[in-house]
Amino acid sequence: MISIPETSFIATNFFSKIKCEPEWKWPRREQPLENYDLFYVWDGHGEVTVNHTSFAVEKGSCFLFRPGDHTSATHDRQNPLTITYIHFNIDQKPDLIPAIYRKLAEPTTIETLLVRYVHLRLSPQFGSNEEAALVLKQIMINLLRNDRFEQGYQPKKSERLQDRILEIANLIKEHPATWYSIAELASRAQLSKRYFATKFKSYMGMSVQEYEIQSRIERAEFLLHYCGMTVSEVAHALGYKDVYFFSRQFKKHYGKSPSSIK
DNA sequence: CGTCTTCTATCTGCGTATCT
DNA sequence: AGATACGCAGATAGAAGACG
Repeated sequence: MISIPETSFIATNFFSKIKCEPEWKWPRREQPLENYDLFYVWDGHGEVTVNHTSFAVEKGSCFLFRPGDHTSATHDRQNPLTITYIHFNIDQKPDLIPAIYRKLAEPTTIETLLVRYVHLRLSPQFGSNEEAALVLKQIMINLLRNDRFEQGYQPKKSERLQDRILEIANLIKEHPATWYSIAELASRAQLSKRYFATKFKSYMGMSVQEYEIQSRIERAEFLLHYCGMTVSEVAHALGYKDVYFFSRQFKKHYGKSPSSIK
């Protein structure tokens, strides 16, 4: 469901958050489900059966029933279930589908999204249907991510390394006025200086130093062009101790002197 | 593939001078 | 006054190669 656009998620009018009555039960029907049904347990205890497999459910239990599934449920009258259910369709065949069941150890994100979905559908306003579809897709992505984690998915070592490098690259972009040394960045990435520098270049296509300078020059151009700052002010703002050094670096990377930027 | 060491080229900051 | 230019010494990052 990751690659399916949110516009392919088709809402139905069957959605709600409810506290089930003590007498509530969900008997097995002859006809299987006609659409997808997201079923989340907020509170209470009960038992849900899907295609002859039963699950004891409590807070955090989360199902994604699919078209064709046979479902039934009961609950403890003394401790009735509070659930959210959302029926929906998808107008194309999904690639990855979340598992039918998982018990969420950290349900906060899903709970927030469920509340948001129901709120959007109950009080229509500008863009609420579009946002609800986005929220529904977000829920599916979170379920898929949770499923991968539960399956013991470990990113490959090289993926983890690339993540670390990208994090450092973001750090540099976000703080163009900070002059990070390779040693500091390598330490943040938990790599040796040399190895970090090598890997940074292989992933980013330029050396750490080049990347830092480029980030600074890009920011300098913005400050000169849009903020009306003088060359000295910009040099100072970006941490240069020598205005000429800034000017020299700017000209080298940008092709024009900073004073020519208006 | 991940890591380190050594050598060397490049970068950086400072002082000083010139130009607009 | 602010921007640009140059030379120099010390600091730093990169390339190559080696190791497990």
